[in-house]
Amino acid sequence: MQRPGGRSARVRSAVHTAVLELLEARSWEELSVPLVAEVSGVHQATIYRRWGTMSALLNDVVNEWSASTASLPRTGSLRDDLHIYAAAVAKSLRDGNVPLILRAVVLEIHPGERRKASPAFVERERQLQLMLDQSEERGEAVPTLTELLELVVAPLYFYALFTEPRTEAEAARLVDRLLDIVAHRGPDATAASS
Amino acid sequence: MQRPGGRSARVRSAVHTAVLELLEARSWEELSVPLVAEVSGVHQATIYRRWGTMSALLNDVVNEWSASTASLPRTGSLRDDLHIYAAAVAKSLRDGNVPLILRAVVLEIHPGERRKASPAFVERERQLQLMLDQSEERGEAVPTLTELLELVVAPLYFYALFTEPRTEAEAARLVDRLLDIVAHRGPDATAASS
DNA sequence: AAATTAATGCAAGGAAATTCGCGTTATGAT
DNA sequence: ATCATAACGCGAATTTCCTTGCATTAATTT
Repeated sequence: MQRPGGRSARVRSAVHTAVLELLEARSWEELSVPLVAEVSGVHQATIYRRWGTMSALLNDVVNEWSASTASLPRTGSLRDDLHIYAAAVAKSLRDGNVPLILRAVVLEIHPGERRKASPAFVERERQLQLMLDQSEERGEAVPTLTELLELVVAPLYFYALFTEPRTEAEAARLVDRLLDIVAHRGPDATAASS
Repeated sequence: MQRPGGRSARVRSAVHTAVLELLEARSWEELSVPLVAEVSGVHQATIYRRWGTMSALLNDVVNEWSASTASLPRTGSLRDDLHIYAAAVAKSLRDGNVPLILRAVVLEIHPGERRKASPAFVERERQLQLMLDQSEERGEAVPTLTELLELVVAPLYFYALFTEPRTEAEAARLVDRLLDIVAHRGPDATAASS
């Protein structure tokens, strides 16, 4: 795109909005370029020329969405930060984003290729690592990024995908267990009492 | 299907085989009923009549596949049982099944509807619960099914979906951590520490 | 503000997917 | 063995999806 301004931006926005709308309203099997064209008011040919396929369009939408996620909290207490973060994850998984994420992941899977983590995911991990590092500098007992992902994020995604999205309260429970484990392990850990 | 025998069974088998073949060989965007028809040697119209849509067909394939998973181990030691189970999960997630599962899950997600766990999943949970119950009768310190799912299964799926499938060794690590947590909590009591 | 040319809209044409009617096969019942 | 009919194969009709060439609009440059 050599002319990103004005009209092109409007078209892009209209199409993205239409896709998000349709993802919430209809089943994914009905999702098609002609439908998006109709809902967005943008001509089919334009969509085909700019995105090529529905897959590419979905990926574009997902990237836009995940880039716009709010930045992580900095309350000064790791426990609070994690509670806020976990609650945010749980909430987002309840709000129609799961199908989006899933589809993007599915679309990324090509037979021979080795899968790579999405850019948005890498960035999110970087932010989390930063949160942990800052906490450690404050002298708190800190879990590793791996532990955070395995004990908090993974269960939330797992539930959202295979059973039912969890509430913020459940997310809080996961965080508390993580911190319990960390506390048990640390011999002289400075307990993070608020 | 009022006549499941003979020819119908052969058709079903041929179609399933073709789908699995195509899932491994081509990207999912190329997957289509006409293609499956060509590869399987079964006529398009037959596939459309029996399954209706590609989604339904994929679901059928997944159900067949997950019903055929091996039963759980019974070594007499919970730790060994869990190690074997976790290794089996890790292995299956590395062998081209992930795309299958993913697709089926995605296809199951319809906007308004409340999602329900797949029959295969429910059955698997029942078996796991049984494993835990038997272990408890032997007087071992036992995690809950929820803990098992959250601390072992969820991370394995999470990694497989969003980054890279884990090795059996990693799976073993998850199991060990789970048992560590259980041991720390107390050997015999089913105390619920919130 | 005039010129240049991306980017879009439009409409037609081709390709693929899906459905339908009908004849044929072979399963399960008598 | 015979019968009734479920399930399939076949080809055509229909619908939907995708592409292409050309005209039009408007973003960017000078």
